Amino acid sequence: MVGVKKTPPSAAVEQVDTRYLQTLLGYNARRAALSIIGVFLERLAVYGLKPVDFSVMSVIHHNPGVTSRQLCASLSILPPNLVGLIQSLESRGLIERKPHPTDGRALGLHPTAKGVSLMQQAEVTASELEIDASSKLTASQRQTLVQLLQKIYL
Amino acid sequence: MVGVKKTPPSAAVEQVDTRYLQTLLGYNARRAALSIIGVFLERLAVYGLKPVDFSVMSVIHHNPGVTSRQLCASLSILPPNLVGLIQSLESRGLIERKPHPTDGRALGLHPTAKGVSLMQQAEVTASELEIDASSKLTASQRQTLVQLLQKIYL
DNA sequence: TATTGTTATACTCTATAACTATA
DNA sequence: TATAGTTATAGAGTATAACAATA
Repeated sequence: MVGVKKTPPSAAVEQVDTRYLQTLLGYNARRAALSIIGVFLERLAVYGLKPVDFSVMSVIHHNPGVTSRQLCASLSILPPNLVGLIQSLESRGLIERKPHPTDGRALGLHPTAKGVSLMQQAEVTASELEIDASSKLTASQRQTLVQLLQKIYL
Repeated sequence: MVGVKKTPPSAAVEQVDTRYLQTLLGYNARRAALSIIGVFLERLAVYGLKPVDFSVMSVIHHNPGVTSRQLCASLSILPPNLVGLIQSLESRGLIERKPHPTDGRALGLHPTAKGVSLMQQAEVTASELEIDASSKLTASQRQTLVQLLQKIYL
């Protein structure tokens, strides 16, 4: 067995080997998401928006009159957890709730002028930040990545 | 303005438009990660392993003698949050803590025979599950996806 | 003086049950 | 009977400060 290093029972680990985990899609997707979200938190703090707030505001921005139910379904948020978010956005004057035209139980969520203005800026910032957070990727690779990710969850 | 539908102020939203969010890498990465993790939770429940437990056990499995500090650094876990995980795995007889060969402050984490056996099976299950959770992707696309994701966080 | 592992603790996120008003 | 919005609450995940033992 010439040339074979015998590892003592309690040898110290010099460099941690994470090669197996790195073969897993879930692991890589989670790490990449957390990496981007970290940059997102920094850059969107000026707007007072965390990722969830941003997602909610973005859907309302592009779908004025959307209901809480629809929001929950499209963003996978549980109804009880949306209540506080909506109340917060409303008290900040970014959205307002109006009676639903056909369903008396529901309320339509509408962005205010202030909300629209904020989101126009926030969405530009978000799109820019994503490029910075994935600066090792070409535009083409970024597009490929988005398409492949959507094949998983859509 | 013939042919132009005027939308009433409070019209109901029929289908929620999430096309803007779908252009964002962070949004897609998070949704895809959560989708895979959902399948992970189901399939690895038989081993009593959640994603974090699995990651920790996998690193210990492939790096016998690794310290808590090294684990925290490689998996982005904060030291106080690792303590409970380690204690749980130890009390289940999956790992054991031995004195570190050179650093008296540290403890080396080692998988037991039971832990090795469990992880050999769990890693096979995890690798299989990932393919099922991304069944719309070819093997080649899956490989591309992993490579692109790693360019973001590594 | 710095680091490892740890405790205590707070904050956030996510999940479940149950209620009301309306469909 | 089912659904929209809500309340209360429990559980899981993540965060900071501070301490004892060792480097």
